[in-house]
Amino acid sequence: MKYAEIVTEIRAREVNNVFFYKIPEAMTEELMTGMRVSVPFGRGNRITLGYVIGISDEPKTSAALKEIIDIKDRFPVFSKERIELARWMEKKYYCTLSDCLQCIIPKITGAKRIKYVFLDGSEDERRALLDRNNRQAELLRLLEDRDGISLDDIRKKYKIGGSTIKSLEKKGVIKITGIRSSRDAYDTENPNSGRKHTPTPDQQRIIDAVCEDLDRADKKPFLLKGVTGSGKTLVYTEIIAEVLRRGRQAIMLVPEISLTPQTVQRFIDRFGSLVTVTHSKMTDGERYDQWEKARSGRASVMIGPRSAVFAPFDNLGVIIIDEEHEKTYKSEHTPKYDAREIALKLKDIYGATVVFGSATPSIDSFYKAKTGEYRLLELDKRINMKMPDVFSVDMRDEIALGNKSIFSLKLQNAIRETLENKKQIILFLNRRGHSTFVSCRQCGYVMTCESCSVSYTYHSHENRLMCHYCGSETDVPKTCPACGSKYIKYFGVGTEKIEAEAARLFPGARVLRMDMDTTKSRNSHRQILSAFAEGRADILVGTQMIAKGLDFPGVTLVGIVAADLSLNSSDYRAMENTFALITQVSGRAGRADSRGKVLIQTYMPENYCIEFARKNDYEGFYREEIEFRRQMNYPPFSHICVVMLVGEDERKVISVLHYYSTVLEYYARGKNYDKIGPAAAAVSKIGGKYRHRIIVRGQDEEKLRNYVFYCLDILKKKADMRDISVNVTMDPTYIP
DNA sequence: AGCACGCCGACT
DNA sequence: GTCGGCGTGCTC
Repeated sequence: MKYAEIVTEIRAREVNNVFFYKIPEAMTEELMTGMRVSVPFGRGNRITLGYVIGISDEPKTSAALKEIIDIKDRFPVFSKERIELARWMEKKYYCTLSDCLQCIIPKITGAKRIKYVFLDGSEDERRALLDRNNRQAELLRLLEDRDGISLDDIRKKYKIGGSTIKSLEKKGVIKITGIRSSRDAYDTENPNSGRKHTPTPDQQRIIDAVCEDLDRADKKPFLLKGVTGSGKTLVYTEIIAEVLRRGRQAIMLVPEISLTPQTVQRFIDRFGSLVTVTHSKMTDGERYDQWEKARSGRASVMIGPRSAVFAPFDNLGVIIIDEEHEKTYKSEHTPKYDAREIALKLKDIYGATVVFGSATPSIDSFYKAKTGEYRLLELDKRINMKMPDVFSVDMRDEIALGNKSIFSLKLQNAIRETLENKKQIILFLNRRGHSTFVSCRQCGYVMTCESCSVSYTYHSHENRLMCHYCGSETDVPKTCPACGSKYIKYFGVGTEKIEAEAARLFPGARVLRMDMDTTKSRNSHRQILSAFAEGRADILVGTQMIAKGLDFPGVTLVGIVAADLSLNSSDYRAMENTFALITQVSGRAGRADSRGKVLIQTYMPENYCIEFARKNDYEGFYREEIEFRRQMNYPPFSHICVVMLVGEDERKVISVLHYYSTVLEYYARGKNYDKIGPAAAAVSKIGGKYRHRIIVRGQDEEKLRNYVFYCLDILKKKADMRDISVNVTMDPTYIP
């Protein structure tokens, strides 16, 4: 008798255990580790999905064992290595094994089947109907020349109805069969076999350095620091080509937003149908097909955002993470994994080479490169491109001049001049909506979402107030809900206001806006970008999503409307984020022949972040910033762990968190941990649930994690945790 | 998580 | 008497 070690799909800490089940005799041949099965579970023996994470001869329990009901898969959906990865994630990210397993594989939908019509029966039978002049005969004639036609084509292309098909089927002269079909969102079968790019000596030097590493046993990750336009993509494709030549596979991670058709096309042109692409707007079925294409060996290169790091390759040669500094590589949902950390773990499991790339590496990564943990590679020359001229505009001077507009006179003049030269303009503001808060001028009351502790943002297109946290909407009140006065005023600027102001100040200009509100549908993203690329608009207003990877040769002016926005956030990473953002947005200006111009509007032009960004001096910024981190004992010199408790009963949340704080104190045992808080989270209420957090800081990440988690286990034993959920984030991208 | 079990009040 | 309310505890 053999026994299966099974984890149920239930994502609750209470059942985050391995359960043993008997394997029925008839299943012993078929059942393998990594398959999904259905099992009876709990007192009611309700049928539950389970993952087989091991098979053994001995059940390591004295409990009475139940039997597996049936097997869901024909092949294992998890390799042993993936199960090892999931177990590692479970410990690292403080979640259940089920959370991790489900995160690693896509929703398994099975392949789509398309119905095809084929000829059937004898030729004589068909001839008897052929001779006639009707729809049935027409369809038979069509089928004579072809090897099957899809039902969909018959209806739409040849306009032959279902009744015609049905009666022919009844007569036995045609048959309808479902054929497996892969939902390929990108056409990888027809690459453009255009000109081959030859690497420059600089690029070749980097390609060689990485490829030399492929066979080495002790691998160190690479950090490729390459300015915008220095040709990082060619370096990536050549490295991947070498990996494929050695019969191994490659994962290419990019931030969702740079997953543009142009980027993807470059990989398709190079590797054709060996490429598989995933992105967040795909349906479950499409995503499953891409995963299956990789698992079955039909694809060897997976391109996608964060989740693509889980591509099911078993001979992984390289993982490349472009725009390494991007926040999107860290998941905000359970498990709160970081794709960069997963990549490093895969390096250990598969002996894969890891390449991090960025024009503005994260301070953490650059510090690791400086201290020898990563190997630094640099590409500092732009190919066929000039750096733009960057100026900062002191907005305090504008106020002194009596200009209350959101556009400085310098920016207005530059826009006017650019429009006259028939060139294009990008205006960047990292905040959507029209006005960021609405308040009463008489009593100062601010319109606030009832279930979240944030002010409503006014959206002019809908003429409604919207909560950016829970998504709730409400009408703008005509009178103040607090004092009844009629003096309701709009404050704070978002992209909608910029769009409206640009249209007002420059009446002839055609203005486009790109932000979360205008890109909700599946193709809107592409539509806006191609409209701008084809010159159907003069000004593009947008948030983050226009900052990266876009190449518009017509753009010669970039205006950063409010650089201070991200600078003033209460986050220790504020400078780092702002520097990267300004550098990226600036990179949109003057890519081809004409020299571009960038104007940074700020109230603090002397701030070192703005100053170094203006001079395009990453090293200078790094030296200043790393000194600040060292003095403040912020990462990379320490690690920060945020424990947040969330619940509807605020008093209970606070009292449990205070208790947790005393547990932390008790078990610190003189070790060097410091606490900040307990305190209300930056947004203290979301969706009717109160959020309070405590920050714990320590030198060693592993020790800090063990300490925080151990104290949480104590808390769960000692305190009443019903209706309170725990949320833990290690080195968060922002402090909640 | 989700379900059975069990121990209380108020209904045909 | 018994129906159903939810608090408690267990799940191979």
